[in-house]
Amino acid sequence: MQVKFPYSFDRKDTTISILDRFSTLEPASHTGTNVSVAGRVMLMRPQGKLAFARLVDSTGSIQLFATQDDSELFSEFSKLSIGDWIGASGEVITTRKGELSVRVQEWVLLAKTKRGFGDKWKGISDVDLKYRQRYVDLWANPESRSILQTRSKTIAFIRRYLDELDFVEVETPVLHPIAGGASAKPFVTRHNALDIELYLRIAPELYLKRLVVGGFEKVYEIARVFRNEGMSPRHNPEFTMLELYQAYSDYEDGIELIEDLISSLARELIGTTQISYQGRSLDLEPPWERKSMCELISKSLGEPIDLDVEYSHLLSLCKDKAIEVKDEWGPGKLILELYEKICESELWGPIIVTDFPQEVSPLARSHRSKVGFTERFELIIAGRELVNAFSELCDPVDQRDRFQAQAQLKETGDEEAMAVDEDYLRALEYGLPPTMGLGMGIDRLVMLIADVASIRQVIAFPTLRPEAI
RNA sequence: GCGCCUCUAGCUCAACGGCAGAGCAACGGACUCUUAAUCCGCAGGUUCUGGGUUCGAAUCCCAGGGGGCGCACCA
Repeated sequence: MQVKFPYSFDRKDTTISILDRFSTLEPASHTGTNVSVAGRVMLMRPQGKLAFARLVDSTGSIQLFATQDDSELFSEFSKLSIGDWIGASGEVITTRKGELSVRVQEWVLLAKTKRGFGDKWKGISDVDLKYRQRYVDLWANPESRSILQTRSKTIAFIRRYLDELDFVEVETPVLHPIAGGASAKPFVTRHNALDIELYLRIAPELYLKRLVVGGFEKVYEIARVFRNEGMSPRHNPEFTMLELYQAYSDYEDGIELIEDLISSLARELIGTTQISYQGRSLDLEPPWERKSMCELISKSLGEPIDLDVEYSHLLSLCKDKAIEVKDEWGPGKLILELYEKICESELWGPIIVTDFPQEVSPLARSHRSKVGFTERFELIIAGRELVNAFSELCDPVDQRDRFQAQAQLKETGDEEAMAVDEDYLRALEYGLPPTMGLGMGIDRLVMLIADVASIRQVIAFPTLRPEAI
């Protein structure tokens, strides 16, 4: 006797395990092996006193074969809709045409669907609909589910990799009294009992370095961060960053670590370091090309560019490139703008761009030999900034000066400039050892590994304008 | 925020100034080996919304809304 909508179902077998065990049967075989499977009916082909259904679970799918002779509930079975959840048990067989199937002896309806799952062949492709009703997209378009599985594997790999290097995974506050650690506009929220405004974090950086001060020599956090900025195929208002900090190390160590992490990840998930992204090839085998920011600009412009070039000349170069210059910008900012305007879009990578001007790197340690620069690098892969890292600024006096320069920018209207964080300065006064810090956009990394063009594809529920229902 | 494109049945799409259609899904039926099964039948619409032009608008124009892409900002 069939019970509808039971509270549980004893699923003993996944579809993939059945496929693995019985992949080489002749047509019209009987195995004598009984299995019980559960999942969603995604195709139903009733044929008189026979019915064929495709049962899909999270591991794959298998055909269900039912006949009137075997099952007193045959007629109900043959009326199942696409999308219904069922549990079924019976013998593993192959049909006359050789299709591996479960010959249904017993089955139970676990949940009924009242809505359609889109076009049988094309699924759903309306981008808005896909993300508003992700639960439909994930069934109708198996590729969508596969991409999220790749995301899960990527993050699991990163954890395994860092754990093996004795990194400690930590969690730091999401609600910040001062939004620091990056240049970005924060979301503002409010704590009623404390009667204060709080900011959703734009980066975990300053808290992680406090932990290094506190004695954690290798820490990381896989951190959801929030930036109140425009959206695009490469930007979601909330996204996930990996940030890691390693004491006694500098940015050269960071380059080595990230080269090994990303190339190992590609080997593990794709099977090779020779990958392609959106039709263009990428060689992720280390070592990667390294160029300083000024080298890149100099090459593009065909003249030597450095911080000792006359300010007025940098200004005229910016003007030539239609860069809107603000009065308070110094030469370092002009150099960064030139790089971003004329070099960055030409880079495909992987390439390590090193030595950013100090003026635009308020948390990075001054370069040991290049005056006015910092020991900072960004990693460009597939034309996108994937990693930002540096030898951390440890000197509380220097850090206070940098914060104050940022605070001045904020006063002149730069909404993304940093504020002075007195507690962070106090932490530095207790002593931060030489430390390498590195941040990586996880969503963009997954885009690269899964070879997809839009960040929304790698986020289960990307931010959308609320629907008027 | 600005520019360009787009919105038609539950889904995927046609019709592009002259009766709003197809395939799939749904619904009813036939069928004992299907593979996007096939066949018969039936039903399904504020053509995103509002205004305008026109004898006549899904189609042209204006405004608004949703979405996409590009620019800007960033990871």
